[in-house]
Amino acid sequence: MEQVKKLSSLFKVLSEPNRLRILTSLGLECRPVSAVIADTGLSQTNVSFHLRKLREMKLVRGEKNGSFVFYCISDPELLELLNRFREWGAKS
Amino acid sequence: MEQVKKLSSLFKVLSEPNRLRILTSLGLECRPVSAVIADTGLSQTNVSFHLRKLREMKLVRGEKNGSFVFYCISDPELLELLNRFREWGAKS
DNA sequence: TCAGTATATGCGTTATCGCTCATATGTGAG
DNA sequence: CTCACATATGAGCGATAACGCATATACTGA
Repeated sequence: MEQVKKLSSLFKVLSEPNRLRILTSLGLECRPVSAVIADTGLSQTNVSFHLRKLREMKLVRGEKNGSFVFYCISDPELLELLNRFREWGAKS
Repeated sequence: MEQVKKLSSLFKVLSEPNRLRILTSLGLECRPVSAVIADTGLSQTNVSFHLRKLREMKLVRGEKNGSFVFYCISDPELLELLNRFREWGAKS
């Protein structure tokens, strides 16, 4: 029961196109918010909004560096799982 | 771009707790809607509603047998992917 | 044909979500 | 301290999603 809820909220966070773009924009590196904004073309407010969701679900973490905040994907295995799903969705 | 949209809508369908319950209720077998209703405790209307979403995303398929409709998960690999995610979400 | 069972669908309501606007907080430069 | 830049947050709006209710369709058996 509680497993289901956790899994569903994980999928919910991943179900947003812009959040997926943000995740792939980060990739394996740690990048400042401004880089993600430039990459995705989304508004600053919007990127910040989505990064919060990703942070709350612990999919990314933010590290302060001067006036910048560098965000990175918490666990690289997430990218692998995303690829698995992408490949699976592509077939048929 | 289009990849992202497809992936996100796949996750969107999976982001509903009741739909996850329905999927795990089906498992590897083909079961009539009434069995899923009994299993999940959801209303008939609600189960039908969710099964439609799963059908539209081609995650399940329904086969008529008399006055029953047996639903099955289209590709067993989906269950495997779900387990991968569940295990991944459990750690940490 | 009629009654009963199994499933699907349209409508209306409520809740949730993504987004933006305005504003706040924090940091480095001068 | 003040200004500019980088990021975060709260309020409000419009779109979308889930759910229940009522009803429709489809099949079965008497």
